[in-house]
Amino acid sequence: MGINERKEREKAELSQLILKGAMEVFLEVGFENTSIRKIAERIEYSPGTIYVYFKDKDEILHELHHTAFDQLMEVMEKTAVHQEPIDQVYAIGDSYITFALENPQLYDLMFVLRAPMNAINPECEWEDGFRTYEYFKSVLIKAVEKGQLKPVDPEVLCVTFWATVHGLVTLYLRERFQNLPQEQIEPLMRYSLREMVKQYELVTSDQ
Amino acid sequence: MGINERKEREKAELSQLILKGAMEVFLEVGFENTSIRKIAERIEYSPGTIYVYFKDKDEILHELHHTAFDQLMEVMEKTAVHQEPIDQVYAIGDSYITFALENPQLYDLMFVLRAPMNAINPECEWEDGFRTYEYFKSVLIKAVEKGQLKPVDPEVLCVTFWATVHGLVTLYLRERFQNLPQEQIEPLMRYSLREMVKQYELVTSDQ
DNA sequence: CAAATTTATTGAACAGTGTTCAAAAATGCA
DNA sequence: TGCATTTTTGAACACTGTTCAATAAATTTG
Repeated sequence: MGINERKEREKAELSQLILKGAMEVFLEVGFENTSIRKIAERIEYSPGTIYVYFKDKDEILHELHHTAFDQLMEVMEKTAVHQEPIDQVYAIGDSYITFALENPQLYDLMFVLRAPMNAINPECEWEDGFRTYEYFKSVLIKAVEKGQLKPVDPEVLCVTFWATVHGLVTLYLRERFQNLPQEQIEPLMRYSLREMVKQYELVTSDQ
Repeated sequence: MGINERKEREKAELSQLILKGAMEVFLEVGFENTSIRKIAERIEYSPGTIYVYFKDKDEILHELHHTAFDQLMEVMEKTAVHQEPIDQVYAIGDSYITFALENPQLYDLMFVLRAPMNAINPECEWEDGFRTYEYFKSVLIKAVEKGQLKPVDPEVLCVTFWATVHGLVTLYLRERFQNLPQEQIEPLMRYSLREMVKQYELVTSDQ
């Protein structure tokens, strides 16, 4: 049944084409201006076709949110070049800020917008977020075990660090740092995060 | 010219009526489902009338965002009952979380949504945010002066604390804490924040 | 008081949105 | 080729923010 296989392949290809077009439109015009009709026009199909391959707009956004997590995960895993867990903690923080500032739309999709979360079954697993969260936590656990961070519950450490960096970048991306001089914001964010992590270090060898 | 005065009064009254209706609709159905037509229907006027009193939807949302800040400011100022600045710091953090959890829509309007910020002149003063920020900073300065917090730049302290609490509540409100057991999230947020502030205390007299 | 003028309100219209679904086109099989 | 199945279409529905000529109301003038 080679034909059925080809058909399945074609279905998958059109699925991917839709997502590719959706990502292009999304990155170009942002969440608020991304419409099904624009995506359809981009890939030269009718709006109706999209609904054969995806249940609704939220499902498409969820797929984009998924590939965004792949990108963030890749960036985070590159910090494994650092031998010491504590160094990796700082590197992850810095990479996270860089990723958010370089991919503001993707960041929104991953951590701010409600839409992509609507495509997740009721009360259940947010696998993409879980993956990155657990990776970061594993690094924190190693840092605690090595005596580089105070013996605080890793869950608490993880939530606290994540919340801080998330708070920093979202306040910035949503223009809530208007009281600060524009050019000072990014350095301040990075400094603020570093200093905060530093408070949790066990042996502080401040220069 | 009593008539002109009465007319101005009536204009102001209808302005307020629109905002009252807008706030009701907004709190009932949320940002995504608040439409000009629904607001008009609520106050029994035509959609067109609203545009005589407000430039666009963003301007209305900006007004709501303004009254939301009044509410938050009131809550924050109540923490002044604490004699010691450091106690007030903890109290403000706790009140902030409570306010966000009790008024998720208002919190969105103040710190997450782009819409209300669009009604602010280009690159200029976000007075509402500034007011609360400066108030919090003044408390932090006092705490530093009294030797209750480490001598860190108050601007850095302020941004860090604010980002952490903002990060905690937004991750929660946007359902990004799905990996944690629902009933543990709120206590964990409060604990996480307290522990974080504690790291910045000069004299730690743990439990 | 009546007419003219100014002010306030209306609601249809425009261009857009997500989504559905009967009809049309394309494809596969005999 | 003819028939059956699958795929694609695009008009239609009920919305959205916003505009603006037309209507209604209020005020001023004669």
